[in-house]
Amino acid sequence: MRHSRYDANPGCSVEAALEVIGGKWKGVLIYHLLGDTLRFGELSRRLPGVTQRMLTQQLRELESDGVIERKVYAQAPPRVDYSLTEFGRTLGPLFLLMRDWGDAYLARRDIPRAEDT
Amino acid sequence: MRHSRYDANPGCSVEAALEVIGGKWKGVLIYHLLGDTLRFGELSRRLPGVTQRMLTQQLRELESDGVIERKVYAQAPPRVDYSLTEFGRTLGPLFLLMRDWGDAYLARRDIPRAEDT
DNA sequence: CAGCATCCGCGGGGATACTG
DNA sequence: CAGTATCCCCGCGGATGCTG
Repeated sequence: MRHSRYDANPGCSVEAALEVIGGKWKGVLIYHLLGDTLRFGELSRRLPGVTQRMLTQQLRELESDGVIERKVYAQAPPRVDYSLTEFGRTLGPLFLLMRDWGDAYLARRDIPRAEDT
Repeated sequence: MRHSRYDANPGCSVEAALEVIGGKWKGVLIYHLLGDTLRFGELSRRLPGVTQRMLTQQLRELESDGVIERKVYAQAPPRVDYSLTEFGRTLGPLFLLMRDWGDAYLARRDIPRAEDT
């Protein structure tokens, strides 16, 4: 038997999930990796504003959480590919919901609706 | 036309969502309010470790984001009820997924599986 | 290219005390 | 009870410089 509703112990699982995906850049990072395997440089280009330091750190944390995979190619010009693990891909549905909800949220903000309080 | 997959602009919506629910105590807070309308005191009792300062702050932010509602009763012993707004309730499905994923994540951690890398 | 090391500022957030 | 106000610490994270 699992839990049927919003019962049981607080939101421990929820906290755990947020701890994994709630990092400063992790959301966007995972979101991008849901679409593609990407190199370090490509990621930093897609996240204008993130410093290398932060990017590395967040990637490492996601890696140790089993969400992403780090593949290093022993080449002259170094190359590192980042991709989601099988487990990481299970975040897909969650992120689709998050995106949709975020959309709705942003829409609400932009149209402050004068009618309802 | 909306977006069909993980295309379009980064994860702007995802970021927006995480900004709303990603606060230090917001996840648990919302999770608890999904089940019940709760008073300030009850919330602080359910979140051992949170300070009044933080609790108030997080609640206020969620309120201004339109996620929760704050109802003040003009009574001798002050009483304030917190509940999710209609919009806040749309977070329900998202949180169920988060809880399930968090569960899976925690299970993975506890059973480090020696077989796969 | 893909990092790691170091330095450092600032603000998130804890502890405590006070109030309507 | 449900907060606000104040003080203060520490660690997140930016900036910069160096390396395999």
